[in-house]
Amino acid sequence: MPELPEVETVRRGLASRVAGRTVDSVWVGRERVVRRTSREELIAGLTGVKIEGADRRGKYLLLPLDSGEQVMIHLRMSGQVLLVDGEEPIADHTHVVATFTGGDQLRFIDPRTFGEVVVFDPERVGEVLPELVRLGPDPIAEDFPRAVLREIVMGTSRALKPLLLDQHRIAGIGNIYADEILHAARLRPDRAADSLDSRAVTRLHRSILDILTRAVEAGGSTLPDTQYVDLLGEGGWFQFEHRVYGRTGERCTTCGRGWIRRITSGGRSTHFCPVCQH
DNA sequence: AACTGTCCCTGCAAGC
DNA sequence: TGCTTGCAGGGACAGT
Repeated sequence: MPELPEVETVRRGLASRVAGRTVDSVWVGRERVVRRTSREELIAGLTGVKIEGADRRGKYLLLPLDSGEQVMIHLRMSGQVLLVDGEEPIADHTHVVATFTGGDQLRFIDPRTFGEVVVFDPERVGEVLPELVRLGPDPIAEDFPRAVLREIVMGTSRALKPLLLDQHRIAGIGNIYADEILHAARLRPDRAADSLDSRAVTRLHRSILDILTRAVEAGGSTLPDTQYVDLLGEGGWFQFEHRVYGRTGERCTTCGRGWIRRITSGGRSTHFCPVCQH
C-alpha cells in the first residue's frame, strides 16, 4: 500500500520526468476518481497547462501548474501513477489519462478506486481539501526534530499504533511502516503514548527517520497482493527488510526468541514481537 | 479525548 | 468447477 516511501518514490519520478511538460489533452474514465470536484473541472484545469514540479506532503502528491492551480493525487490503497508511451494499451482500471505534447501519457490506475485526482486553487485548499490543511509534519520532507515528536507523544494516552497512523499528528506513515517503526524502536503497538520515557522517545524518533529513509532508498515496498510500482512500473525492495509486517507466526529475526504476533489495533492488522517489544 | 464500527471498492483466498 | 463469503486497507465519519 502506498505510504510515504512509495509516494516519495513516485514523486521523484514525477520531478525528474514530468516536471516541465505540458498537458495536451485529458481523458477521465470513472467519475468516482475525480469525485472531489468533477470530470469537467479536472479536464479544464489540466488541459494546456504545464506541470512545474512535484511536491509531497505525507501521502499526498502535489503538482504545481503554471496556471497557478495544483494537481493533488492520492493513491490510497491501490492507486498507481504511470508514465507510458501513448501507444501502450490502456490497462484495466485506468481512470485518468493526461497526454503530453509529444505523445507520452501520465495515467492514473486504481482497481479499488479509493484514490483521487483533484485540480484545485491553492487559495481554496481549505474548502476543497480540508484534511490537507490539517496534516501533521512530514518526517522526511520537513525538519522533524525529536522535540516535535516528544510533544506529539506526550500529549495523548492513545496507543502508539493509532497515533502513528493519525495523519493529523504525523503525515505519511501507514500500516506497514507503523509496524516496522515500532518494532525497530522495540515498542509495543498497544503501549500508551504518554507512558514513554525519554529514551523510548529517542528510540521512536530514530526509528521513524531510519525506517522511512531506508524505505525511500529501497524504492518502497511492493507486496505480492498489492500493485505498488513507481512511475516507470518498477517495484520496490523494502519488503525484503520487513521484520514484522506479514510475518505472523514466524520467529522474530531481531531477537531470535519471540514469535511474531498479529493483533488488531486502531482497527488495523498489527504485527509485533512480544519478546523484544515492550 | 478516545475508542469502535461503518462505508467506499475490488481482487484474492478460503470454504462449500 | 463455480459459487458465496470474508478480508484487506486509507481515511472520513457517526455513534458511544
